Amino acid sequence: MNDAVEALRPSNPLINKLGRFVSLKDDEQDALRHLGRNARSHSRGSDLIAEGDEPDSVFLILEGWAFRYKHLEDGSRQIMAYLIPGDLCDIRIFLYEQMDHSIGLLSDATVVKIPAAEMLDLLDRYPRIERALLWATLVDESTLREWLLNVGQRNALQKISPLCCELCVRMKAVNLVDSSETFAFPLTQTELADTTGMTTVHVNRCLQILRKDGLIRIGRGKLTILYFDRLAKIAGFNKIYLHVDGPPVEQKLRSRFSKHM
Amino acid sequence: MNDAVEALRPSNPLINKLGRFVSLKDDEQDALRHLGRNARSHSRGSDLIAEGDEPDSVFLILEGWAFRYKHLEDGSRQIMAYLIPGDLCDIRIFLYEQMDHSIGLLSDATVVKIPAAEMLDLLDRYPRIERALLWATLVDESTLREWLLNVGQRNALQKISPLCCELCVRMKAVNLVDSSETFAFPLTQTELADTTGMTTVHVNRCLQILRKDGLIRIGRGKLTILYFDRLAKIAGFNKIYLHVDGPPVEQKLRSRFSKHM
DNA sequence: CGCAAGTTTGACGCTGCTCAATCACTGTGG
DNA sequence: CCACAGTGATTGAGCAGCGTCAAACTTGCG
Repeated sequence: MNDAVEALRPSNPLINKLGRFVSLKDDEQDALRHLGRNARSHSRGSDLIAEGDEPDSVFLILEGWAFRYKHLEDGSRQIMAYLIPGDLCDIRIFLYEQMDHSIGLLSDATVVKIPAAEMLDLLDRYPRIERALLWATLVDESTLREWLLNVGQRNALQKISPLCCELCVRMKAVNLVDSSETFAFPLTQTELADTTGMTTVHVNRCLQILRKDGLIRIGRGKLTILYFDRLAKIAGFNKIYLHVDGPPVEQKLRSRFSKHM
Repeated sequence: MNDAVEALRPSNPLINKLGRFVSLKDDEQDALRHLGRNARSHSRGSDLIAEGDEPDSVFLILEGWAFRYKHLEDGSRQIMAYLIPGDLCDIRIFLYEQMDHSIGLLSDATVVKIPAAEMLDLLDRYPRIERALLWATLVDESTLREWLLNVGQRNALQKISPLCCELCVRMKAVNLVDSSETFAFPLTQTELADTTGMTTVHVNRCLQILRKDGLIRIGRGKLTILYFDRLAKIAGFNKIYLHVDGPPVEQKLRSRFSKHM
């Protein structure tokens, strides 16, 4: 992918995402676009990094989906996050001596591997980008807490439906939901099961209920949410935890905060 | 609590904790001890901060236990972290406009409320403290992921036992486990239930098994782990996620890393 | 066409939940 | 010193939500 192609790209998902938190100036947008110059295609099923590896780079998803997961000795797997276009895996990932989880690809994907040094340079040069990225990290943490709440306290239907709501909201934030509330959804029922701590059989039965109730349409790698409000209601979904309105207005964030976010 | 008293205190749990990550110089130790000058007693059952509140300070636990939790409309509660002496709630907590969870006290506790400005000054002045604190934050995130794994994938016995192992390891790190492997454990079975996503009845039955098998002794606010290795084995507990050996050796951490951790 | 991956269905049963009662311990006031 | 209340632990009986196992079906693809 060369610079000419980049320039043509209507928008970069990272710019879409961070643009909601801070208004990015031209040079900042250029810097983000520039990150994509080393984008590479990876195929579905491969790991970007695996448990036990020593991390030295940060990954940025430009196209496709990745997910964070952990295996248990008995072969079971817990999925702990989905990364969609515009998402970075933890920007401090290279501080671990050893990964305690893996990051795999759910679909074919375009990913940028950003060496630690380059990432640090970017953060140093563009404090507003740094601020936005670190804010995004805080939101990721919130999301993890919400997942724990779902898995720990809710019944089967209420485990699946908030996930649909969340992913819809997040995909919207990067302009990847079309006018009919449909978006790419590469999870198989196996992934839904490993995310919610259920079996695929039971996931299947729950999806049938949601479909029968006319709330969603799912299949062929796409999800359509037919009645978001009704789904959100049975899901007990409240998007506060996504802090979608972004961090405090910039003025409130004295610049010294940024490096501590 | 005045400075004279502070000086007498044999050790401060925060110093114990951070001292495992970086070797603290005298002035750094003093700065940490100095934080405790405004310590206040709080009584069990009160919240340090509640969902919806606008945070403006960071809390440091000196004595007693706190916990992070979230309520659901139906009254159920998910506990998402325990904070023991030496733990700080998220040092970036004041960046949220609104808390999306609460922090409550499990026991009477001595807590320092550190205003954002003071916290930021400390981090600015002592980069090594900053580095250690931000490292601790990374570990907290790892822990949350491990909890999700436990709650999502494991059976009842395997949900409770790793929690015992984890808390033992963490209490040891701040010198709060005595020679007979006994430590303060103020959780009731209700809290164990709300942590693991089980009912108190079933928690009770599992504890009986662990007791009958001679693995633990629990009650009266104390927990004794009689055979750590055996318990860890049935728990599937692997302390890697606690990254107890701390961050990469300091040399490896170029100083510029610190402000981005 | 044939295989692989993913989805769906059915029968059955276990793990962990519900409801409700009882017990144990501690602190309090008379 | 005892009655009493409150909190937490324990027990039992019954049951349901979700898991297990296994087979069939559907879809996409080389």
